[in-house]
Amino acid sequence: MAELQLNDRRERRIAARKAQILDAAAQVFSRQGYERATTREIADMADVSEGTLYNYFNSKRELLIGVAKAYADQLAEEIARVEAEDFGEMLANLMANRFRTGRERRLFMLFLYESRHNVDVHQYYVQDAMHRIINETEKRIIFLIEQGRMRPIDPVVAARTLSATIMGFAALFELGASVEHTSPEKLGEQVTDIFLNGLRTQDGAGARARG
Amino acid sequence: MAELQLNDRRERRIAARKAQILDAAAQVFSRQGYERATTREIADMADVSEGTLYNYFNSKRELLIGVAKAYADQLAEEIARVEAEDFGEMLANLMANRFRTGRERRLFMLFLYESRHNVDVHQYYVQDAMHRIINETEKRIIFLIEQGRMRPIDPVVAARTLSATIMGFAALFELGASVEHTSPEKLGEQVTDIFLNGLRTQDGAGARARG
Amino acid sequence: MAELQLNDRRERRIAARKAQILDAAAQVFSRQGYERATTREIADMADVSEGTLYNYFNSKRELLIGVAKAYADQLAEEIARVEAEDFGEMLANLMANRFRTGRERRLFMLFLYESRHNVDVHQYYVQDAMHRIINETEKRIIFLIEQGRMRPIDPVVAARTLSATIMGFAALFELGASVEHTSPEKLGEQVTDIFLNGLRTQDGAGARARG
Amino acid sequence: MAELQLNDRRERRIAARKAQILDAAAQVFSRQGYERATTREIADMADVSEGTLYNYFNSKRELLIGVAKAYADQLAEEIARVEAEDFGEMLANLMANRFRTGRERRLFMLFLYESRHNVDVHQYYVQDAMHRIINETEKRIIFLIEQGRMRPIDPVVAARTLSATIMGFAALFELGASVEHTSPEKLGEQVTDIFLNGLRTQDGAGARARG
DNA sequence: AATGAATGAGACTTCATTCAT
DNA sequence: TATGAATGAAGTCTCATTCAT
Repeated sequence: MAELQLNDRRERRIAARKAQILDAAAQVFSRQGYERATTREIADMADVSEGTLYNYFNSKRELLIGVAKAYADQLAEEIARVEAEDFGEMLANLMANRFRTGRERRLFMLFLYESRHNVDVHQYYVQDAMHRIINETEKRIIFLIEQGRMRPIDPVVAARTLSATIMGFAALFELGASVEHTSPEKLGEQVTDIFLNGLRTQDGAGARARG
Repeated sequence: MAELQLNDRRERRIAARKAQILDAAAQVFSRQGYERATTREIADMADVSEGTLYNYFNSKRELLIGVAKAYADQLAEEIARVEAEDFGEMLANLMANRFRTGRERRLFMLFLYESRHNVDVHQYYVQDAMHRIINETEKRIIFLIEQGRMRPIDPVVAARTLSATIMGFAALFELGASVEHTSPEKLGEQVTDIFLNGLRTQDGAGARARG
Repeated sequence: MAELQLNDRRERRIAARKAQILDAAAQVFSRQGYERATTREIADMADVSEGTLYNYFNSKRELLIGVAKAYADQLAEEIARVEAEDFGEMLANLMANRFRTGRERRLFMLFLYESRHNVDVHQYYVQDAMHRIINETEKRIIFLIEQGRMRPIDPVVAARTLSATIMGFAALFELGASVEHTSPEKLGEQVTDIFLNGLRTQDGAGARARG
Repeated sequence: MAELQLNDRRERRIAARKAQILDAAAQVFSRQGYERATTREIADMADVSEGTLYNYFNSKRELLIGVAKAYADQLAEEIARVEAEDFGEMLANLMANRFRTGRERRLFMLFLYESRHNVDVHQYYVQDAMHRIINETEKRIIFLIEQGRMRPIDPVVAARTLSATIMGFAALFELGASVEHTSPEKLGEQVTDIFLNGLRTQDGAGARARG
């Protein structure tokens, strides 16, 4: 009994320490990038020694993977919560929720970049997280199409187009290349408008793509 | 006379060598990223010694800037050539021309990432190249609106939405997360369709965004 | 308590290691000169790895500055100890104490040379150490003049002449260009004799400088 | 005939080019020191290419030796010219003539330093030049002693003491540690005074070294 | 004879990782 | 379990020297 409790406490302490280190790593990685970040910086930020880092993770690389995994998990949770009866709301949710803070955008870009250099990051970030979002979006689009509230456009393409746009905006924001004269909310509405009036069922019969 | 020819030849040789080195650098950087790339790899790829690298560029960093500059210049040329009487054509051009090859997409992602860490890359890539594309797109959208062939949507927003989408698709492609069951041409058409039927003037009066 | 002891021991270990490295650096620098010395040699001489060097000093340059600082400190201590009631003793002290060993003479020449190339060395060596010696000498000469035991010669000039002679002898020794047929003690006496019979009050009224 | 003239012209051209390069080398070496000087700098200063340097000298090291040789030769000439009937004049000549310009002082310090690292420089500078000066001084002191115008002090010691002082002053000047409130002429007189009233025969019988 | 681009050895420095305390 | 000093591999960059033109 007492032993179980002890083990429990110990495990919780270990988990807490791991989280503390991962949080520090996420901060440093997102700011500096993986290669430029040093284990010394991460240790300082986590307020532990470099040696301790290696008691919880086998290598700097595993730290990155840990951050990616945590990010993917968090994403999964959020996606599960997204309500999307309404398309506009779904898009707004995706845009707003995803890249609200600079840190989130920077992490996004970090993984985008590191995916190409680290197969584990690719696994957790691209396969698990990104595809999950895309597939979820796809399902909702299929639902809306079935409901007759959206034109019968290929849902695979539609979902990817939406995702691409959201990702692109994250990058534009991060590079300081976005729209400054509009509020994020207004921007969300406008983008939704652009998409909607092409994605949903058209009344106007003549509304065909011809430019 | 003979001297002039000599100087001419010399200058051409220097320019050629510089281009040869930049090309090697672009390849290595695009594959490995800036930090992971080594000057030895670049030298090997360029088939010169490491010392020679430094006869033409003062540092590894300047090599990256050189690649960014060349990329931005090439982009500027291509943009100038884009014909865009027709919106669909313009979008197809932007999508197809930009990220045709893997190398181009990788360079794009390299600069996207390095912009955050190198003020010169940000200058050449984000300020010069990216903003140039966005502004050009904006002008064309304004033109189409004036012609009555497009809904009067804020051109700033519209241009950025298009750019974000294109950038996002580049990333999706590069991560192997795109649509495999569709040909690039078909994909281009579909994306154009999605955008068009929201950006152009709507006949159907009732077609408002409500989800 | 135990912690304090631990910190104490740690600090002493660090100080010892630093001293060990500085000593090695002093040896290598004094033998090879700053530019010719390599960090590898210094590390080998200190019996540590090159990396360890950089745990204690930020650069090769700071290693040199460290040596200069230590040298200046040591000099200051010695100067404070020089007894100079008697002029002959003072001169003998200055000559003998300063450049007794080859290593000290070589360090002296190293700093003499490096002062022109390194502003910090100039600071520590010329400003702190050398000027301190000269000023101290000046004070003692003034004292002897006041006591009527020395001719009223400009103490600024006299102190610098003495210093110049001592420095010059150090160089002559180091270059193997000095007097081999005389013992150091005998030499000291003779030089003192030369100086004395010009610096102290002259009884012989006719003894004026004319050659 | 014509051929001889041609050879003559050719040889003179070569000598001139060599001198031009040596002069540049002297400037750069005296400013930067041997190790810090680059062949590129020397070539630029001499207004020739780096390749040309190697047509006239086999290595950077030989450039230094060449400069040392030229310096020693120049010194020999000057020494031959020094008139020294009068001791004061001799000393003044030695002090003033030798280290008039900053460049000469810097060269002096360069050779002082490099003698320890380069056996050829040691040969030309220490053996040839410095010992020549010292020996010449010795001879003149012997002469003055024989004339009864100087006390019978060991001429070996006396000559070295004078040389040491002069060298020391050169260093003090170069380090900006000398006397600013006195003109060079006045300084020379004062130093002469100090030396004289110890080196020449003393009338005052009681004037013995006792401190 | 002059040029200067090319070379590559070797220097300084960084930093992930280890391990004795 | 935590620490942080020690390590050494590896990276960037410099520069004396060579050699084809």
